[in-house]
Amino acid sequence: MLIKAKITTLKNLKTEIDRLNWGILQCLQENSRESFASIGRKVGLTPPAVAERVKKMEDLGIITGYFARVSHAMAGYQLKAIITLKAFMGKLKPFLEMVVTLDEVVNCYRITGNENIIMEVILRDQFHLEKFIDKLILYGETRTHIILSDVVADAPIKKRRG
Amino acid sequence: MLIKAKITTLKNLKTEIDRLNWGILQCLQENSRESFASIGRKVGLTPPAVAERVKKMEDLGIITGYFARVSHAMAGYQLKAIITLKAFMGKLKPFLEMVVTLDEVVNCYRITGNENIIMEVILRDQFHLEKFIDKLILYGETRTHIILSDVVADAPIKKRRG
DNA sequence: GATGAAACGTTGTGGTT
DNA sequence: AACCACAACGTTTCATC
Repeated sequence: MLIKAKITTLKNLKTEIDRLNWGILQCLQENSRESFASIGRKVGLTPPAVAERVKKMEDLGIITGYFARVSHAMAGYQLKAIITLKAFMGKLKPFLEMVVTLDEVVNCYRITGNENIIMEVILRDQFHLEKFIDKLILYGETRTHIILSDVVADAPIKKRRG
Repeated sequence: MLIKAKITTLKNLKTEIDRLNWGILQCLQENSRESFASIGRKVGLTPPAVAERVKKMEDLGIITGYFARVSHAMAGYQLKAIITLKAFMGKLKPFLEMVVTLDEVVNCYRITGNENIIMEVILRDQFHLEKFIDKLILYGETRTHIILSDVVADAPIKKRRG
């Protein structure tokens, strides 16, 4: 039964999320502090059933964490910026080790294209930005874009169509 | 006492976050489902005191929400990309209205510089990416960078150094 | 998955500094 | 104004089916 085994494996890899789990995910993406009892009432399950499904989704890596979002501005960071970096020869690896230590970096990705790195950073003011860029220019050529406003911010993931 | 009034106003605007609240924020940024009782044990407060402080931080807009993070790949989106858009004349406003309806867009910012918009998007595969870009080119000139890996992902905000 | 009971957490009142 | 103590209520977590 090689074919059947293969199908099972593919199913496991794809980890299909059923209708009820999408309901649970929708709730938790909107408010991760909602109780399992309250979610259960919405999706039509008892609290232990919700708890079990959530635990399974955590174990499978579907749910990767629960976090509170803190206002940057309220925490004293009035400026947000996108900075790209084109690393100098031999400087990408040292940069990758250094960047994880920087409090200002909220997100950092390796990307394809002319630049190697794109970062989302939070800063107190323009003086802070200037000092921050001074650190980066040891590793590569930077380009800075100030964020003027958020159009979409951490939108929840929806069931893919198809 | 105009001066004193002004100082009070500035203090309110800055909404200073004390040591205990930073402790609470650190907990909730790591695991927003942690109970107030458990947080209280860590920071040295009773559950009602934690609840009261959290409520106040929500009301002040310091805490802006609680969210579960869902794995893009596990939800069927195998590709992540950064796309910038340089809007055609008169096409920025229509774009801003349209972009909030797109399921693929996780984050979208208005930025300074040659491009007007930068987006973080999730996609099923390269065919999905192709179809997605086709929608954008009605509004402006795009540049696409595939995300190869996450170096820093949604890092918690830390107390700014005075 | 459901049920029911025990452990745990949350929330409101009242009292202290 | 911020916190604690206590009690009522809701939630989670087991066992069992």
